[in-house]
Amino acid sequence: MLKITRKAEYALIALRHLNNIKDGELATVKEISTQYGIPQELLAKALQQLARAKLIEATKGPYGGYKLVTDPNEINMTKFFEILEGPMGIMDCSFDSGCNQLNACNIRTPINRINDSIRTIFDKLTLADITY
Amino acid sequence: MLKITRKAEYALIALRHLNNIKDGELATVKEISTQYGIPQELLAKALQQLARAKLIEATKGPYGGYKLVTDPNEINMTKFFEILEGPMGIMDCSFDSGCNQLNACNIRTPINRINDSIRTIFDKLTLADITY
DNA sequence: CTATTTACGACTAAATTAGTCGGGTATATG
DNA sequence: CATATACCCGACTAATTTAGTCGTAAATAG
Ligand code: SF4
Ligand code: SF4
Repeated sequence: MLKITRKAEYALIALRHLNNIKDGELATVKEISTQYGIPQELLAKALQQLARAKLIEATKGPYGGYKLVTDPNEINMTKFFEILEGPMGIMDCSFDSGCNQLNACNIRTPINRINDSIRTIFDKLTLADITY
Repeated sequence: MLKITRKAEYALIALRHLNNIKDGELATVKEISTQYGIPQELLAKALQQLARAKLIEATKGPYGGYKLVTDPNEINMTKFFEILEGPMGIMDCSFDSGCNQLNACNIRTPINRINDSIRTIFDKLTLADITY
């Protein structure tokens, strides 16, 4: 309950790694996955999503790899998580209208407030905060 | 991702309901489940957990049911969720030491900070805030 | 040409959550 | 006492989500 996914954690680890390597250097999925003990294919998929979203940039072929191409201060965690996992919310009705309880629900408003405070935390948090 | 469980939501709905009924009155699982469209057996289990934890009190037999026996200001959400779902944390290493990445992990400290801020939100939130 | 590395979708496996069932205990009422 | 009502509780199944794997393709350095 209230967990972030493994995939997201792996991606964060990789992003922090990418942020720490020398300017102009690249890191491969293989390097990262062995260094941190992360299943390679899974990390690969996560990084592909981040590349599609232009947070990182890929170079194919030998001596290829990934590098960070966005200012860590510009990537907030809400955006980051939503790239990887889609809409984020502690309850369904925050992004989906198919809840059976919707019409009779007596807690929607307060739950929404909680959701907003959590969202605010992630909105304010940037990759730089994870990396500092 | 980052979702609270249905069971927890159902329990909150029920608690708010219990908080709003007249002093001395009881509400049965059946009443609550039909009023809000909640699967009866599932709600029953949740309320049994809350009863075991002494947040609410059960009366058996005809005219029986549940009533709230704790000051809503005294029940914080962390406690509430942990009664229903066990230890709460956005990542495993906050309560379990079996993470493969643990030794090499480069994000544990910052993730922990995030976890703490979320926990703080729930620590400060009481049932009264859900009920107001 | 070959080895390396990303891209991508389909697939399987594992874990968690949601919901059901069956048999029990307590109790108000007649 | 018999009965109906309501909580108690654990074991079970089903559904959904998350985790991880696999096969194939495309780009590129040497
Ligand atoms: S808050 Fe109420 S309406 Fe929203 S998902 Fe939860 S139960 Fe459904
Ligand atoms: S923060 Fe690091 S050590 Fe903790 S659970 Fe996530 S990967 Fe494992």
